[in-house]
Amino acid sequence: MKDTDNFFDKVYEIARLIPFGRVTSYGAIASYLGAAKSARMVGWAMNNSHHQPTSVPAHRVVNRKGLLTGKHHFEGTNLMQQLLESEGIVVVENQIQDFERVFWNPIE
DNA sequence: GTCGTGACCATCC
DNA sequence: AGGATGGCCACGA
Repeated sequence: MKDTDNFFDKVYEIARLIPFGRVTSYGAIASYLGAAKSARMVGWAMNNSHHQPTSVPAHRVVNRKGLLTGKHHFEGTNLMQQLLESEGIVVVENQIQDFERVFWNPIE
């Protein structure tokens, strides 16, 4: 049992806990983990999410500005955006509208 | 074992 | 107010 696994595992766990029609930010997750400055690691975790046995809704995780930074990492180009729109989230130009409204705080 | 990079955020100048 | 850099930790070669 490595400590690092806890960090990654926590990220995956939170990502799966994101309710329908809600999104969260890397910083929020990192902050919840007690590593607000390690938001990059959250992104790395998402990158490795493909390595995980479980599917992680990384499309529900965006940056602080509500920008779909990692949409380029998804299969297509607008797959991430379509998934979000499919959940009722409005996304324009890779940017989530009413981000504060759909923002979900992991601490809650 | 070392260097570089990575889906970011915050702070400094 | 805006741009640039650091920091954080882990993984890949």
